Amino acid sequence: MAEIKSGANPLFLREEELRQGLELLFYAYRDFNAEPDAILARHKFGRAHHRVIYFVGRHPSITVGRLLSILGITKQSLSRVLRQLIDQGLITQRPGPTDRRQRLLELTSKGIEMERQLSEKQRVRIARAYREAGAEAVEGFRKVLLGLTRQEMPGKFQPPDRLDR
Amino acid sequence: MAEIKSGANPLFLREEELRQGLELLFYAYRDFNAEPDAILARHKFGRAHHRVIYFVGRHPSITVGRLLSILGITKQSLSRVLRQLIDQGLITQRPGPTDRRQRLLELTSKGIEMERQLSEKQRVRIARAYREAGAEAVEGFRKVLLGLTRQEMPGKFQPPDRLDR
DNA sequence: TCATATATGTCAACGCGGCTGACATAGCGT
DNA sequence: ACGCTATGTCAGCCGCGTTGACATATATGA
Repeated sequence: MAEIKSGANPLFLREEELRQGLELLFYAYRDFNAEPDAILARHKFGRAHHRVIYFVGRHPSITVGRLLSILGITKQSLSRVLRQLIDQGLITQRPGPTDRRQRLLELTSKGIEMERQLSEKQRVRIARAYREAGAEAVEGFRKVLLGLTRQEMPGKFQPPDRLDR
Repeated sequence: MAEIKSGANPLFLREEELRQGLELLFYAYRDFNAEPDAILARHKFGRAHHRVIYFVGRHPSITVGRLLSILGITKQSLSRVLRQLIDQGLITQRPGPTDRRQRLLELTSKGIEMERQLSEKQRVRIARAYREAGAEAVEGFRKVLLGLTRQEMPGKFQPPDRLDR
C-alpha cells in the first residue's frame, strides 16, 4: 500500500471512502442490534435465539439442516439454543411428512409474538432509514450489500463443507 | 401482525421489503468478516483484536477512553485484547503529553502490517461492490446505513452511561 | 433384505469475548 | 490535601461459537 501522500491524492481519497464504508457497516450493524438485544436479555435469551426465531418465522416448516446452513454454525451450537426455545414453548418440532427423519420447525403463537416484538424495533428502524433516504438510495443500499455478500471464486478457498454445518 | 393476505397487499410488500433489508445486512456483515477472521485465526487473534487494531490505526494516538467509547465495550474486555496486542508488539503505549494519566495508543510497524493484511481483504471486497453497483448506489448505501445508526430519542431509553464504558 | 448413508440429537471439553464487581495507582485540578 | 479521573487488574460468570465422538431413526440403493 502506498504511503499517504499529502494533498489531493486520488488514492488517498479512495482509501478514505472505503474506510468510511467499513465503519458505517460496523456502526450500523452494532446499533441495529442494540434494541433487540435489550429485549432478549429480559427473556434470558441472546442473539443466537433471535436469529433462530427469525429464520424459523421467515421459513415455516424449515428443516434443522436447512436452518444450519443458513446460520452457518454447527449443529451443536444450534442444538443448544433450539432446545431452549422448544422447552420455553416458542418453537415446535414435527416429523417431516415424506422424510420422517427431518424435524420441521414452526413458531408457536408465543414464538410469533416474540418474533414480532424483536423485529418490530428493527423494522421501524429500517423503515425510518428507508423513508429518510428515499427509494433511489434504498436501491443503492441493496445493490451494494448484495455485492458484499459472498460469491467468492468458486472452489478456490472453499472449506470442504463439513457434514455438521 | 395481520395475516399474509393473498395477492397484491401493499402491507405485505412493504413488510417483505423490510425483511429483505434485514437479511441483507445480516449476510453482508457475516460474509464481510469471513476473510479477516481466517487471517486472525492463524495469529490466534479474534475479531476483538481486529477492531482494536483497526481503530488504533485509524486514530493514531487515541486514548484508551476514546477507544472504549468507540468500541462500546467495558475496559475489562478491552484490556484483555489490548494487553495481548501490546505483548505481541503490535501496539505501543505512551503517556499523554499534557495529561500523563492517558495512554496514547499507536500501531507499531508490525501492527501496521497486520492492519494492512486484515483490511485489505475488506477494502477489496467493498471496492468491488462499489464498482459493480456504481457511484449513485454507493451514495444510497451510505445514506441508508447512516440512517440506521443510533440517533435515538434523546434521553428516553438511554442507559445511564456507566463510567467504565 | 441388508448395508450404508443421511438427518438429527447429545455428551464433553474448550476458547473467545462480552459482562459485573471490587480494588489499585497515578496524575489532574480545586 | 482532597477528590475526581484515566487506566489497569483480579476474579468470576455467561453466551455462543468450536471440535470430536457417539447414538438413533429413517431412507435408500445394491
